[in-house]
Amino acid sequence: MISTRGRYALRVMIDLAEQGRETYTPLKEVAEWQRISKKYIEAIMASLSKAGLVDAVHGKGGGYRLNKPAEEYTVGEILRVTEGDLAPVACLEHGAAPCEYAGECKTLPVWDKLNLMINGYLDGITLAELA
Amino acid sequence: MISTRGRYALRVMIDLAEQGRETYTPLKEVAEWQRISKKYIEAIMASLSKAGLVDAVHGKGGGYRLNKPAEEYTVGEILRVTEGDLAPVACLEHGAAPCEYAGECKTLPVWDKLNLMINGYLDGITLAELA
DNA sequence: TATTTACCCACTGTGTCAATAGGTTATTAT
DNA sequence: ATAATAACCTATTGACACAGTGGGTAAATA
Repeated sequence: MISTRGRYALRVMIDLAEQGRETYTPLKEVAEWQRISKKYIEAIMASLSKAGLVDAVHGKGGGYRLNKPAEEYTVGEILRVTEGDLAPVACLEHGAAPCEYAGECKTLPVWDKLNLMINGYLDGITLAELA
Repeated sequence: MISTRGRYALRVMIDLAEQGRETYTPLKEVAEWQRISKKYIEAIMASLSKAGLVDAVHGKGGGYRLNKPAEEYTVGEILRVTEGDLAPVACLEHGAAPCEYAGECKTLPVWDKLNLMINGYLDGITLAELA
């Protein structure tokens, strides 16, 4: 299940895409447009900024801005940064302990394909298509 | 994310499918095969039993049994019973409050298609294929 | 009658989510 | 220089679900 964290991040990124790459957009505005607590968005943007997806400038006239053209962001990449992982089951999460019984597990192939499907679908959508 | 509840349920159902529809299989055995706490499985089976997916008999020689041929169970139906819902976002959950801004939401189509994909994929796999 | 098994209810520890709060640092407009 | 603006950082909170445990009751059979 994708939490508000990832869903908000996607909505904010769409907003930034619509503002263009010339101006910096302060969170105050984004928060109003999206009707999301500014404080909460701050925490989310910290992840996106740390991951290099957005560029930030302090002070008056500052704010956030996309780091590359909207066409080059995929929904999957944005969600993975904010959610940590998109794996549908714990044993497929990045950094999960290798399962001792993976070889004999009859359900693993189901989860494996589901995982590929989900990531593949979300990696096939760009920000530009949503803005 | 699919929790242990749903994953265990699926594994138990595969076990029951392998035992055939003639015999009743006690949870004691299933718990040992699957290395899962018997008590925990009890709670899961209660859901499956209440939903009519399995048949139960008390006492010596009793246990659980599939209610129909393994070909007629889909992975999706088993998971929906035990997990409650397979929706990837809260606003698409069964019984969720209708979103006031659904009409203008640019991300909703993404979640909608993802939801259809996930459910469609899991409804396309039968127990018989896994046993 | 004893044994086995499903069934029921309550409880608990752990962890994550979704925020909130209060402050500090950096940058710019005046 | 100073005030205003905005990102950044750390800590804390309440609510909730998950994963499992424990103890007992009811039903069926050997």
